[in-house]
Amino acid sequence: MNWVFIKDIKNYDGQVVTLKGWMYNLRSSGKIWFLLLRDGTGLIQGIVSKADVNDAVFDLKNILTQESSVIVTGLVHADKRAPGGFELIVHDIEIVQIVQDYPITLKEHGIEFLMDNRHLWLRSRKQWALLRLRHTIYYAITEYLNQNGFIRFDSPILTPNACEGTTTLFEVPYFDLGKGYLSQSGQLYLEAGIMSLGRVYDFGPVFRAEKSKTRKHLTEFWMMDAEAAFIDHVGNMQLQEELIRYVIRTAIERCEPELTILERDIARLKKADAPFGRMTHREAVEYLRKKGSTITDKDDLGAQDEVLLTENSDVPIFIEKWPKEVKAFYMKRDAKNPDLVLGDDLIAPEGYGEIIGGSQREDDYDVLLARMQAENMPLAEYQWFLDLRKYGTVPHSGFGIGLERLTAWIGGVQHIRETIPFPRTIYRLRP
RNA sequence: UCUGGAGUAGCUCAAUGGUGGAGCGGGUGGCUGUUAACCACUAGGAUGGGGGUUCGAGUCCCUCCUCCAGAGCCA
Repeated sequence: MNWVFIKDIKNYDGQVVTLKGWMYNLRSSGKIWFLLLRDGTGLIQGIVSKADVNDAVFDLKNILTQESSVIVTGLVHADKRAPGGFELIVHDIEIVQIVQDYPITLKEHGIEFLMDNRHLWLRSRKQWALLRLRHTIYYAITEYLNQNGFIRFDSPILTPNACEGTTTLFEVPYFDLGKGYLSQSGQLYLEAGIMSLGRVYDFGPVFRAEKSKTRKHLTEFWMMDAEAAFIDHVGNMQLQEELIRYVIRTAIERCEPELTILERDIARLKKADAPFGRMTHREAVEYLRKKGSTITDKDDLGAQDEVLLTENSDVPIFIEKWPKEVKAFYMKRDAKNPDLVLGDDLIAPEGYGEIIGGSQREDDYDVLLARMQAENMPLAEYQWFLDLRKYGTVPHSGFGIGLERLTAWIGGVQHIRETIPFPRTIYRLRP
């Protein structure tokens, strides 16, 4: 038996091979029938002709059903009529299991039904493509970081308190120590990591107990945080831009079939691999007010503002130098204007919203302490964080990328919930 | 939490206040190049729960539940 994967089938033209997988669909036409087989690596059409096989194999058309698992042997053969260019002239089919009543048909379904059957929906073509794209994006991010001197540094998921006192945390009982919380970002720990390793990143699940209910939010999502010593605000944005452009290029290069299945406008995506836009928060506010927004120079961007800002842009846009009131305590003040902090948000085009949040960090002990006191933070819990400014402080910067938002934008899908295998939202904890 | 919308066959949807239908999926049969194949036949229903109006309610009213879209917060 010469077991091969469908993705490699072009290398076996004219040879007899064995494929192992699942029935995606079956079409019958009397003395000939067609099976669409998937094996995780791709999809191929098999032809079963009464002239080529014995009756026992031919009659399987009467019992094979969608998602039945099978082992198929046949001759690989190039044919223009076949989707993918190659098809399999079937010689033999070994049944692993005949499926009864698979719930998801090839017709349209509602989102509630699909989410209830997420464990099966994952097998559908679009979901398959999206999960492969997610994998490639995940891989490209770490590939870029590894090539640029970043060391993977796994920050803890169970933490004693909020990283940024603003958002709501999931609470868990923690033995005799009271309550623990699920991390909403590993960033503060990364700041400790760079003082040892210079450049570090983490990549893992983070948790937000906010009752957000939009196509851009999940309660559990995967975030990559990177942090680098001796990198300032400008260098930080440069790093983010290079990384995102690398991811775009890699996705287009390695995932063209997946992007095609997703009906992504690849030409438009290619245009995003160009110098990103840059505006200060103040410039953005002026621009938005001219367009009719009610935003003020003390406000964060609303969803409509993000759309207005990027509607005429092919590339993502950095919004930098934010009023300190709307950003986290650890961001460094702008030396030229103490009301501003050296933070940057990267807004994706086409209405996908913020895909990166980053900043240069406050590295002065006294300034940071004053800022934390002003926000009534529990100083004892953060003494270790203040220590980093006491023992060899250096200018440093970092940023976080939301994997699902980035995948949603690059894949061109409307809702973030399809970009993670099992999404968690306020109203969905299962399957 | 707020605003808007929707719950009818396993799924996706129809049905002027007057006998609840179709497509897909299931079953049976037909077809040698199908592309979410097609054709014929067939089985399949407390119309989300409760209450009300009416001779009569899937349809109108009240209420509860569930889901969807958007907002705020954020990645």
